[in-house]
Amino acid sequence: MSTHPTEIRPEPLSAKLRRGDLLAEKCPSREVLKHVTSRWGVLVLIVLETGTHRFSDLRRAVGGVSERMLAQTLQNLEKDGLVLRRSYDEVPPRVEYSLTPLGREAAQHVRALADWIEQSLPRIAEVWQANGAAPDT
Amino acid sequence: MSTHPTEIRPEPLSAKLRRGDLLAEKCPSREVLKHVTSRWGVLVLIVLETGTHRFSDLRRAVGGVSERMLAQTLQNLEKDGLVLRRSYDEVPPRVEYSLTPLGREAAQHVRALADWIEQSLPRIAEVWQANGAAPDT
DNA sequence: GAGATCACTTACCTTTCGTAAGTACGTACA
DNA sequence: TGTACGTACTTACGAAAGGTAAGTGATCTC
Repeated sequence: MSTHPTEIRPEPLSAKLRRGDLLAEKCPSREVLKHVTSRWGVLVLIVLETGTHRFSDLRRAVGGVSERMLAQTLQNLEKDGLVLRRSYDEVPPRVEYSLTPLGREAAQHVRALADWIEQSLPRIAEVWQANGAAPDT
Repeated sequence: MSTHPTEIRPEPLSAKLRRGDLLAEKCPSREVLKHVTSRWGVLVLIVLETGTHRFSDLRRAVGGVSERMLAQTLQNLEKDGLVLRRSYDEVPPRVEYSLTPLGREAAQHVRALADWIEQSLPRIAEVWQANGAAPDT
């Protein structure tokens, strides 16, 4: 990923086959990062790591997500090849979501970060308390 | 973190000293997740893992971040105890940011995820190409 | 016929982010 | 003296994204 600022030509797709550079604004890996670390993306990956889910199962498992945001999140993750959407010819509709092998790798890293945050919460809550700050927006 | 929906009383802070549960909507660990995985939070943690930086250094290192978003991001990470802000009595202003021990732990996990995304970009780009989709919003 | 199920989609309002300019103070230079 | 520069933010306002609520379509059950 070239960081040379005088390089103005749009990059051919073959150049995208090199390792990404998240610190470079224009690098397509930024899009992947955006999807994987999006507010609901992280949580969807974590739930799907436990196994295949239907849409409504995911909705219930991820507290607070709306159908709108869940649909959008799943679409993005599917486009990145992290999630597999399998639709059955049934009524009512039946759609199942599962992780691809690539998605499983992503979910492992996401899971590790999530675990760290969960287990570190008590320490972080002490910082909040010491500074008189509630968790902020 | 109780997921029992009939439990309506606000939780005393002492209850926050237990492990978080990111899947529970009301868990304060959600706030930490939001800050750590925010668009600019990830990248700031990665850059700070390499060492202490001044504001303008960070601005340059993270391609595309505005002063507004950088300031806000650093504020959030500081409140969570992940980043240490050290201000010197100088003009022009001189402020240095570095990771706390807690922040270093977070950055390690974030770094692992970022590395995976960067190295996986070629495979993901193949998915984009196979499905005729450019990276989307 | 009414109500339920499921996986979305749509309409509209609210919140957050991006862009650009401003702030304060010291220093350097024409 | 006036202008420009550096630094780390802050402010104002428009653009973009997210949240809430309702709608869609097809079948099934009572």
